[in-house]
Amino acid sequence: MSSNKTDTRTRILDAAWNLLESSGGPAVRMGDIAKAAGISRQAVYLHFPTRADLLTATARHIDDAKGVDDRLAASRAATGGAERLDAFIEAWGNYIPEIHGVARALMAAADSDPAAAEAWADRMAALRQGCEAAMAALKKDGLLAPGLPPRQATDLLWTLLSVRNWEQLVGDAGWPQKRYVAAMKTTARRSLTTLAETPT
Amino acid sequence: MSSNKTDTRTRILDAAWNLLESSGGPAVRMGDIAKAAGISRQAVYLHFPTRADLLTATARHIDDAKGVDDRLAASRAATGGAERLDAFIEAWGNYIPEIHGVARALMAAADSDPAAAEAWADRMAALRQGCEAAMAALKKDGLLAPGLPPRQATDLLWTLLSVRNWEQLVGDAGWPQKRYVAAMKTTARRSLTTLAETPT
DNA sequence: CTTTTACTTGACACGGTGTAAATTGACAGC
DNA sequence: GCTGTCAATTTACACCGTGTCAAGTAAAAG
Repeated sequence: MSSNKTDTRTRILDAAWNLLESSGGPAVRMGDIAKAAGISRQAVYLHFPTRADLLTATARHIDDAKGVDDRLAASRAATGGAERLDAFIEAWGNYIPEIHGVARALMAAADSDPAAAEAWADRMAALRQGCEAAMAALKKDGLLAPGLPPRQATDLLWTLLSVRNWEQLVGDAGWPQKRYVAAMKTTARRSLTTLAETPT
Repeated sequence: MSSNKTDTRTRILDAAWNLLESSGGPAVRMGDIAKAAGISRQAVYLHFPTRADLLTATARHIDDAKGVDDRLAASRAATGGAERLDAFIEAWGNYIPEIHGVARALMAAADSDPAAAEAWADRMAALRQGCEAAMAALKKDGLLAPGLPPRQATDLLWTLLSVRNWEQLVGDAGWPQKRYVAAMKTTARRSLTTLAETPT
């Protein structure tokens, strides 16, 4: 009974995921997703009342499938502040490309849809918390750059690691993913900490 | 003859400017601009064939009124690479809030409209050129961070100074404009150069 | 007085989201 | 086997914003 309903629901989410991953952005319409899932456009509205709902549910669906929590747990487990910063940047930086399709759609929808805006803001708030924790660990070790309040350091790291910046460097500037992660580590260290260079 | 036409055209541009400045984004419809300019919605289409055209014309209109060229000339006039970097960040960083309303609308339109996307890409390309010149001056003075190719330094600065980052820091994080400019200067110095700190 | 220019009015096609009403299909009771 | 019920689904439609088209108006230019 509920297995059948969940099946359809999951099929919709998978279809949305696929489409957003390939031809991302607002180009993906509700009808496209429906067709990809093998149902009618209206059937989608039975499971997700609005487009924003579908997008946020898809984001959560990907989170589950990809196991973000596990990855971030690894960064939290790091002992020192410096290692923790590196691990956090690595975990998040390598997660971005996997959610990028949905992220793009959600950001675009946020421009006109308050519900989508809030959903995206929630996710960004979660990222900010991770940044905050990393900065707190850094401060505890006395590695935070002098004259830089933890709050501002958090804001800077949070901005540095934004999806938009990833898009610009990896997308527009054509950077390979590896260089992106390395550059983010180096930039964060240089601009936020007293540490000299990124170790191998 | 042409003065009358130009008058109306300018009135449209001013109306668009005002509306975008206050209630920015895609919330501003063609009809709103027309009403604000005191003409019918169709008359707008007589001067600007599409919404994207109107937006880019508005951006240019603001450029003229605010005198971007003059400001950037000041940064180009700086003698040393370090001063030039500071001057460039200051000029651009303080220009962002003045174009932000239109920038927002243009970025939002770019998601669905290729013409708007190209218009915005052009403006970002101009910014990138400024970054490139600043990095070239820095390299000439031997102040570029070791192991950082000028091309990558340009990409990083270009990303750092993006409008999105300004939005996130000044808008979402609530930073005052002054702190934003100061932080961008410091971050650029720390992450891209061998210079120690920002002088007063 | 006629033509041209700048604008108005009003209607409409299109592409997308979201809603409402009709239809199908499976399963239950008798 | 017939019918009632209930959920899943489809068909048809309303809405909103952009852009198009046709016809009309008022005033300036010739």
